[in-house]
Amino acid sequence: MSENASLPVVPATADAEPAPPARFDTLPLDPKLLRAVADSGYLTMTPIQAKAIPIVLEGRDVMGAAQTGTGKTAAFSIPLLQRMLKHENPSVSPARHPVRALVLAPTRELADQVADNVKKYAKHTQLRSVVVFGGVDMKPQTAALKAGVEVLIATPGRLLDHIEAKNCVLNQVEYVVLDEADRMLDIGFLPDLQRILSFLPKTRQTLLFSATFSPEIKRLAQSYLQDPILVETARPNQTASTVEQRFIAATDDDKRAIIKQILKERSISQAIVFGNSKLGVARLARSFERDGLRTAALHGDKSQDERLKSLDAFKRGEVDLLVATDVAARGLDISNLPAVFNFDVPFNAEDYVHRIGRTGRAGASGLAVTLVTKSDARLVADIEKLIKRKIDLDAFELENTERPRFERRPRDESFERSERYERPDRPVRTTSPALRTPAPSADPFFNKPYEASARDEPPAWEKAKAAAPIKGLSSYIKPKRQVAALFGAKKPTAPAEG
DNA sequence: AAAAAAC
Repeated sequence: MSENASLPVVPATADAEPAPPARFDTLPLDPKLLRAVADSGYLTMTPIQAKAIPIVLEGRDVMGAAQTGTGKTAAFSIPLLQRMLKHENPSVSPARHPVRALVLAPTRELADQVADNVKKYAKHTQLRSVVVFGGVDMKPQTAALKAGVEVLIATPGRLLDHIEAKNCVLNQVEYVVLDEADRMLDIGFLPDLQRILSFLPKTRQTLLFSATFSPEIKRLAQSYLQDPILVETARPNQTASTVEQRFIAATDDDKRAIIKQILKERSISQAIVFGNSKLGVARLARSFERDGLRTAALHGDKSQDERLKSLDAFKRGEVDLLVATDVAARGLDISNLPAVFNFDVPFNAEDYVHRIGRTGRAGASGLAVTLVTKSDARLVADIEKLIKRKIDLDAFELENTERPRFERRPRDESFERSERYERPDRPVRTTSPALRTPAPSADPFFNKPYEASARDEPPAWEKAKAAAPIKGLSSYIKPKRQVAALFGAKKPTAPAEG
């Protein structure tokens, strides 16, 4: 609570609150925008839209937090366009091509997606938008910028390039949006971000949106906002309640077999598999491909062309699995994605929320499976603390089948892989110990009984929350102790790490 | 422990 002390807060509504959803056409929006919204098939607003849009229209700075997949992009782009329409045809000379609104996103694919949305809502207006990001030719971007553009959507690095090349002028920017704001404000992005903000007028409207805001980032963010309003819907740092979350105790050798078995057992047509490293993702993708699954990889060591191809192939359903790093964790809107697997537990608990938020979007159901090894205890505890939910580890019984000998699939030239990951084939184990059903062991980690029923009950902290505001998590969950119990006591024989 | 974002 303390981090919000100075912020006026629009109270979060409870999930069960039976307020009738408000329609977009009750908003004081220009008919051109209402028409575009209607064209998109939207009739009623999501909670974050209903709360944030009127406040953005008032011209206030906003910090907006809402679950993944609940329409944050529309929540800022529609009212922003409305504000800009007040002087749709600026009297400023087009030769000076002043950018009036700037939207920053942490990945190229997300910037592209946000730009698509902005274009969609602005299509009946005169307002022009363009997206700029790295990995592609600068020339077409430069040409578009020089022709004049009112809304600029960008990733930080390429935008700085354009600024230095004097391809755009940002000293007349009236509106700034940080999408995935907590990521944009983290240590990796902050220097570039500050640099960019230094080119902007101090007087402007600033909007920060994300599904996750840590207390530290909330505090930091306030130094970039003027007299802001915090707009939160219920359960910040949560994904949609329609996502079934499972945590499965695994060994590194079991992980691929577990994923394949779950895909089969639950007849999952498509899934994203997240890994923590580019190299690991590249290898994992090749492994699934060898097993006959149609697989595409998405990570930062691929060319932008390959990245685009992978994502498009996945969106079009031409591949079953998208194996990706956290480049795909945030914001990407893939409709009706049934499942997400965390092959590796993410290093940041926030990224867990974003990763599994790729499924269960817009009210759809989804499955999120996280494979947990012994060394992940700390990370799981972090996730437990963030999502304020008790995490139970499921034991998983692999089918006692021998790994089928697979045929090498012919190389698909349309998915040329980067050569740096080519490795000689490892010898195939015909009786992989990893594929045997684990024998009962004395290790409590693997003897956790399979409990399917209890997990979906509202956790105790949720009930307590209704009665009193949460002061600290410690009274509701004991992550460290609980995970310690799950993973067993530390081996007394283990040598101390230096 | 990593990834992302510029050339």
